[in-house]
Amino acid sequence: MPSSRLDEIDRKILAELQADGRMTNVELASRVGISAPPCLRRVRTLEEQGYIRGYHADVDARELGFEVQVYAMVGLQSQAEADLSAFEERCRNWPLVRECHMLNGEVDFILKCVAPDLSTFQRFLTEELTAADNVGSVKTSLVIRGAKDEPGVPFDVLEERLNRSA
Amino acid sequence: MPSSRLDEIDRKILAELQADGRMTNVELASRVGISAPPCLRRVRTLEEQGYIRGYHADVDARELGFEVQVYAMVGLQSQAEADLSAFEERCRNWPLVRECHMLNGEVDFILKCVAPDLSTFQRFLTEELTAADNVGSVKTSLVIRGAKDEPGVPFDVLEERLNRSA
DNA sequence: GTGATGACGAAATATTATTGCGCAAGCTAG
DNA sequence: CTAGCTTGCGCAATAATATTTCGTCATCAC
Repeated sequence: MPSSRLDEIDRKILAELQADGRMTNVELASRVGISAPPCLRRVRTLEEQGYIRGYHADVDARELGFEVQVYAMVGLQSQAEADLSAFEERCRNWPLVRECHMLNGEVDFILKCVAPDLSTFQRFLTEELTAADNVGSVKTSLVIRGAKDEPGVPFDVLEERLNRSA
Repeated sequence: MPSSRLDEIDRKILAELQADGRMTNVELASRVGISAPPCLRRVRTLEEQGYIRGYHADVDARELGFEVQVYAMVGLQSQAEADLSAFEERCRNWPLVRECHMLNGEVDFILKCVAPDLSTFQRFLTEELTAADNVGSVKTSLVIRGAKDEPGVPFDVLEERLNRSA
């Protein structure tokens, strides 16, 4: 089992690759202040240890014709673990559902959905989601516009925190 | 102005890079069935035209100590455009807020937040978010667990749709 | 001390990215 | 129908990167 705690260089690597996942290893190495070979070794290790789950191009959904984005709040009738899992599995199989998170509070799940147009979404909503087994309530909200969309880790907060405890 | 409609190869490129943003151009070219140089030219064009907004490593926030993820539903007191914009700008400056989307319906905004622990989030919630100018109501829900998290475009749906209209 | 361990970096090699052409297909005007 | 233009492909050469190899140094346990 690897010791696995990260040093400052590892954190810099993660921050840089989160900001630009296609940066060359040479550029990355120079930014974090070491030479290319150890830098690449660190990246591989971070990938293997799961700190980096993958790399993805950020594709503009609207440009591709997915004009509609919706958040759906879903309440189930039964919250037994088997029923929760079953619903999660169904979400994984619905391509229009891009995210599904289980929440505490009045609502059981929040879903982020996309669709080419409203009628496609409405059809999905009425024929699939609302109609699905064990689904009690569904409340949807259209996304009017996005103001910030930077999933990931706020590395500046992380560094502050480490400096304080140091 | 570029003609800008995408052909099947472009869509395949986008799908592949969305799935693996660090794929080499050689590998990508072979997957989409053309040679490397035109493939690279297409990628550059897609970037320039905004179909690809960027590339990002998907970093595991929990592994880095951000144990808490929260959705916050925010209602404002005034929905005048200037006030909406002001709130959005504030969200962009809060590092714990990773996403901010304006919604229709009862709630004005949904925010996705992360924090190292509950007390850090509570402090942010009470001292920053709830206390901010023009903020009326805030309801928060902790993410218990994530079941699906694949932001992006469902290219299979897109292809189906194009085949139908063809 | 001294041998084991881990990580670095220079140098060599293997892969990729990128550039520079030439060619062919599709279009258009005459 | 055909010259001339446009667009996009791919080969081949070149420039950059990635990756491997290996020698060195610091640390640490004994």
